[in-house]
Amino acid sequence: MKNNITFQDIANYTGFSKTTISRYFNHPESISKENKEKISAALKDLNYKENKVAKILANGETEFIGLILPDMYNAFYSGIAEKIIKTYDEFGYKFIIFSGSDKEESERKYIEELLAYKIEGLIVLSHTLPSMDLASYGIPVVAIEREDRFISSVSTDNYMGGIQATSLLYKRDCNVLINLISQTKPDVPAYGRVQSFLDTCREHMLDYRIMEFSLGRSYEEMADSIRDVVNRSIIDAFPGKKVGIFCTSDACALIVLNTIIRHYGNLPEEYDIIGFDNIPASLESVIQLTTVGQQSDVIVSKAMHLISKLIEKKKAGENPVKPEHIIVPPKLIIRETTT
Amino acid sequence: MKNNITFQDIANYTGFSKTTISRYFNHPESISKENKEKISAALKDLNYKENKVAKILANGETEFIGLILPDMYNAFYSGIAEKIIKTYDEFGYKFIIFSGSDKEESERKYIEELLAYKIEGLIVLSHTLPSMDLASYGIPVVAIEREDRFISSVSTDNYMGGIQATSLLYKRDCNVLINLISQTKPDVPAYGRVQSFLDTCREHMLDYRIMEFSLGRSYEEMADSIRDVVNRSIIDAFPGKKVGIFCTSDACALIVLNTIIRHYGNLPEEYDIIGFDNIPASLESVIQLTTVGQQSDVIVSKAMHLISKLIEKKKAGENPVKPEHIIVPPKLIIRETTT
DNA sequence: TTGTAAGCGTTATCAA
DNA sequence: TTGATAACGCTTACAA
Repeated sequence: MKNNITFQDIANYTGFSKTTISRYFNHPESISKENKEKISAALKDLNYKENKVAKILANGETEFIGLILPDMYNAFYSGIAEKIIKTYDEFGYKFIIFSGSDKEESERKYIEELLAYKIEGLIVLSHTLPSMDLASYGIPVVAIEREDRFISSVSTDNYMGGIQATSLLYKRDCNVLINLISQTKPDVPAYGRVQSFLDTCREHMLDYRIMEFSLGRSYEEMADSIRDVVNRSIIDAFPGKKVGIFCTSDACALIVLNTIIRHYGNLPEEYDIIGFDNIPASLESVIQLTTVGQQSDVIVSKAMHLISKLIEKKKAGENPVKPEHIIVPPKLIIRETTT
Repeated sequence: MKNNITFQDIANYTGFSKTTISRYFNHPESISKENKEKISAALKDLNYKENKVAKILANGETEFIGLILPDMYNAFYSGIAEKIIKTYDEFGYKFIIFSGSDKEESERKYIEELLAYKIEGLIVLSHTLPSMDLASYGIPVVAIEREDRFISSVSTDNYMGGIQATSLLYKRDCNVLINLISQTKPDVPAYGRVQSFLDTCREHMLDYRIMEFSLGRSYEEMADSIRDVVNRSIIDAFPGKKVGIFCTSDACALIVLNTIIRHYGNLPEEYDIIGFDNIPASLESVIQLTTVGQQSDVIVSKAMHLISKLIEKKKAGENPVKPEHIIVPPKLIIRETTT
């Protein structure tokens, strides 16, 4: 049995032309019911398998979207990736994924490769290339939680998240508020968390500190840096005071939490801890973490609708419009580290 | 400026035929240095971008591999996925990823879709379809840590891992050994963990129990089920005895650990806990988890070499050979839950 | 070392 | 409602 059946084979088998076979798939309404059944039977008889590569070449629609992630170790990213991939059932797009391109050069190479496969759009979570460069490729691009000046984007309302976290610490009578962050540039959405922390602290005339840790080149390096900050600058540094620690991510907050527990044997009442993201692990720790949750299902849904719209517009020949920035509100989730 | 430059355009520009342009890319040795430079210049002048879709249609090589995962929440899977994607730099394959197809029907649909894109091979971690079905698609398939009777595979030596874990508990003078598992069929590699637990316990005439929890439909359901087992059947169930708990995964072990810590305020000396996988979180817990580590970098490397080989063989027209099963030894990592 | 021409498996245009 | 025929952009004999 021939293993690669084409429209021509079906045409020969049924006596139609291959044009009619193509129409059976793309414009079935223009074929008589009777002939439709004939073709349908032939398809089964010969065990036809569609060839999208040929289809793409002919009509230009790949149904591919490129996806570029910073990494997949971070549960926030792999959670987003999982949800994006799952939109296949609703949107039909397939995703070609690249991850971990921290060098501009290699990220450009990845994009060239994606372009060679005629992706219809690109979703970017990595921070490697400036949005101006991404915009220059001339395909629809949607950024998620990254610098987005020249491209459309979906991001959490980081500023509001920072207010929620800081206000909670303030209401819980913390005397010293610490914002524990990695270095963040002002054009990144996450900077809103710092900005609102500062604004809120100043508004209420609170005693606050910004402390920085380094991301390092691996999880372990980051963890070491955070432990170091906690042991050197937080523990025993504020005797008699209640300390509220707002961490830039759950990953960071969990390390802070564990470091404190290892020091005291438990989480003393004089410490409050809040994370950001609401990754699954924030629920798995010994003491469940209070966190500002990113609604990643909403983010993904908005991002997919947005990129679909951009792709449709491009197909319709519309000129690239002004970038659209969608903001998703965060959800403060109060658990045991602020109780 | 024309935005879609083809070989024909380069040919017109340089005065060569498009065949020569093609050769510039695929058989550069057959072109004079001088003409190579001419073509190279034209490519830049016209800003040529390659079109792999057309290339695929002409030569049949997509450089696509399909990847099917059970999910990406489990850090073991997302870790494997990350490492597989990163092999792009070494192997050049691009990956079209599907995830979370727990129904046979939808997994078949995913595979049909992958086939329509002319993937050259398939890597499967999901347990949804029996290997017989996967083998029937007639493309190279490599399974990772799943039932693999009719397809090639790479798996951890689960039996050895079970021996390592059980022996450690035995050496540490545990009086009662518990193997905490989810329901596992004998044809799945992970069954080896149970088998060796049983064999080792019987060999040393130890007091042992197998306890089952249910995976549920989400992380939370699984966690509830595990907590339930721990609270009802482990804590206070063996007074005066030292209890060794060998969990089927780190995810499970971490929940056990946290449940015990929440009960006692710490991890009492009469409990030893061992996990399996060595996911990053096993290092992040308050008390670091002893675990049987899967060498996922080795697994991925072996899997990629294996599937490349299968793809090459298929191209060379060789008949499908007997499935090849590669076993990767685990690494016992002793940390604080057995100290 | 280069060119001609046929082909890969679809879709799109026009005509009937 | 159907069919010829020409794309789509590249590769690959075969010929020169």
